Amino acid sequence: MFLKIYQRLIKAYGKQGWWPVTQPGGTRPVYSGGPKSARQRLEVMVGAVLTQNTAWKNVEKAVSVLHRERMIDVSALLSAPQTRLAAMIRSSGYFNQKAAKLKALAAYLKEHPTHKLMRRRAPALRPELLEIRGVGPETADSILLYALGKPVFVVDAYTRRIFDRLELTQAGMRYERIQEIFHAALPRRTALFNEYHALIVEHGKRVCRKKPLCAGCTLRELCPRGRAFSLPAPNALRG
DNA sequence: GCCCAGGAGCCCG
DNA sequence: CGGGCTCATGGG
Repeated sequence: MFLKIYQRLIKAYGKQGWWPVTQPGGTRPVYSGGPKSARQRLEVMVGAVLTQNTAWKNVEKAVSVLHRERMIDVSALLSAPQTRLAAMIRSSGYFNQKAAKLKALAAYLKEHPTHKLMRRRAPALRPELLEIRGVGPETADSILLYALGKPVFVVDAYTRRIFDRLELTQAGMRYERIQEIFHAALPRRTALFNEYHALIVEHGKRVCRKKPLCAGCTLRELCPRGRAFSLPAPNALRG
C-alpha cells in the first residue's frame, strides 16, 4: 500500500529533487537533486531549522541572505552576534529562537564536522542530533536524510494529515511510531525516502490541505475520506 | 482582519 | 506522559 501510494504520487507530481540548495554561483536555493558539497550540506541543515513551522518561501529568502552574507559557514555562524544573525533570518519567523538554534547547530558541527558525520550510522547519530537545542525529531531526521544521505524516513505534519486520512496511521501517534510504520513498509533506501517525503509535502500543499480537495486527488480510491468523492453523484443515480 | 505554513521547548496537571 | 502555550513573518 505504501509503495502504491508512492507510485501514484510520483506519477501525479513527478520527481521533486529535494532538498533545494544554492548552486555554486547561484543566489537562492533550487531543486536540483540535493547537496553535493559540505557547504551545501550545511545549507540543508540550516534550512531544516529555519523551516520549522514556516512556509519554505519565507525560509528561501533567509537562506539567500545568509548565503550572500557568507554565513553558510560554521565559523561565521559561531562568531556572528546573535542579534545580527536574527536580523538576517527575519523573514523565516521566530528569528530570535532560530538564531539561537543556528548557533547551537554550528557549535555541534564545530565539534563534529560534516565529513565525520557522513561516516557514521543514523541510529548512533540521531540521539546526538536530538541533544542539540532546537533540533527535534523532524529536524534531526531531515538532517540525517537530506543533509547526510542516511536512509531515515522524515515524518511531518503533512505525513500525519495525509496518512491519518488514509487511515494508515492514527491521530495522536508518536513521531517514532509513525516512522516505524514507514520503515517497516518500505525498502530502506535513501533515494526512496527522500523522494517520498518530498511528494508528501507536495501533495499536502496542493491537494490534501486542511480543507482537502478530494475531487482531484490521485489517492482518492485509496482513501476512505476521498472515496465518497468518486462515487456516482446521487443525482446521477436518480436519473 | 483571519488562517496557515516542510516544529520545538517549556510548563503544568 | 499528554495538552496547551509561545515564538513571528509573509502570503492567501
